Amino acid sequence: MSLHDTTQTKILDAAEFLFAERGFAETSLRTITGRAKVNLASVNYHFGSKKSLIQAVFDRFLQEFTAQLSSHLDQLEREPAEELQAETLLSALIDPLLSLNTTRNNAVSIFMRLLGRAYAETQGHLRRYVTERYGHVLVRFTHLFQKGYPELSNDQIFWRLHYMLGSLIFTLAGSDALRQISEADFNRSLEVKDVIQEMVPFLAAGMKA
Amino acid sequence: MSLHDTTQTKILDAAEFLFAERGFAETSLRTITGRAKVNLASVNYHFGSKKSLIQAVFDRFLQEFTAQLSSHLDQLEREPAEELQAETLLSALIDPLLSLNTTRNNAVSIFMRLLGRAYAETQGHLRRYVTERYGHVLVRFTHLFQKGYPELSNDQIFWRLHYMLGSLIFTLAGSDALRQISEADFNRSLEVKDVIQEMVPFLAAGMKA
DNA sequence: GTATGTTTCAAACAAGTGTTTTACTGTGCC
DNA sequence: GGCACAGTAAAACACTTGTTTGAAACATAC
Repeated sequence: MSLHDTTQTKILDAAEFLFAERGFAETSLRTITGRAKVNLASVNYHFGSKKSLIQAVFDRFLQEFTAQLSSHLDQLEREPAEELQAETLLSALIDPLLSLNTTRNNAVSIFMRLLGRAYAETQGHLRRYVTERYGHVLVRFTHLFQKGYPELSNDQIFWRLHYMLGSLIFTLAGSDALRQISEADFNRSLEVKDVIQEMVPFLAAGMKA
Repeated sequence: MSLHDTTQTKILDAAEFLFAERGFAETSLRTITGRAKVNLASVNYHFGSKKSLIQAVFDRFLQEFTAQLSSHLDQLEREPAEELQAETLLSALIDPLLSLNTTRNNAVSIFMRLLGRAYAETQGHLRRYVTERYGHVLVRFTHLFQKGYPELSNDQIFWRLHYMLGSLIFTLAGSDALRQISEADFNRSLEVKDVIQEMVPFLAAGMKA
């Protein structure tokens, strides 16, 4: 049996779609197993619990994303400070996203919606889990910005990075709906790639402000 | 009995706090009525259903907010185009937020977290309810930006407005946690007011880019 | 004070949840 | 063939959910 047709990946595929679409609590295991066309008990058999399934969904996305981001950061950390323009740094974030989208359909939108939901879980374990496991990549990213823009104070960079993340997550999480509105109003068809590229000047100008 | 101690407002107060903190599905009516110190059945008696309670929570916030925003827009719509700088337009959005925060403690953070959750409900009724009932104010806001920045295309403005909303909602929704991190890392205590003001240069630069 | 309409209360209801159990199926190994 | 074992299947479990019920308490009017 191919790796892409195992029960585990069928569950993961169905779960990540439904979690992004409706949220974690609003998605029952019966809905997931129904969509994945597997038995209800197989979730607990393969993943242990619903909570662990949620973490597994995040892990599959974040491992692929942070691996790519990390190799971009490796490269940037060897560059001199004057090469670290906001646009260059942004592409270290954007390239892995675009690559995600070519691997799987609509992956960026799903990924960002999941991130938005994890972020909303202020008191939940999920946010802590994600930041503890993948937070170090964000720290490296922050240091590169400090190196590229020494005239900005550390907390200015801290906050502006979060403004940027807000724009990215918020816009890309809703990009499906927004693209439809945009096409209806302006008769201009947009790909996710275009939406992302369109954001770069906005974000870069803000970072340099 | 004072207006602020009625069963209905006690329920609304408890509900808006818990909805913002945990989400709609994750908050049971028993948790709400427990916190509000009222009987379980009173929610269905006064509001009809849980769904209607959620809408009522949004109405209370949005009525106060859009009323203030609307009067700002009335004033701006009488100004000549050259007065419509990004910073000026932003203050039409920010002033009502700050005024919300003086009326009730931490209201901005709660309000923004609720908005973020409503936005995440891509397929749910809530997002449709909010946009249908309060969307016209956003349209007026868009027109003012088009008037102030005629060199930008309509869909550029459309998208940048959403980038801006993303930053605002995302940052302010997490402002409690972010402020704690910021204080720990940089020994600088920040009020919500400071966080908002700090965003203005970033957002304005992006809009003008 | 009695009658009327409104609000509160405890209890119960049906439906849906995550999880566990138990039996069954297939597969590879000796 | 027989055996151990990973995976699947259906059913049941204990529990929580939103909602409804019917009686009690309260307020208001005449």
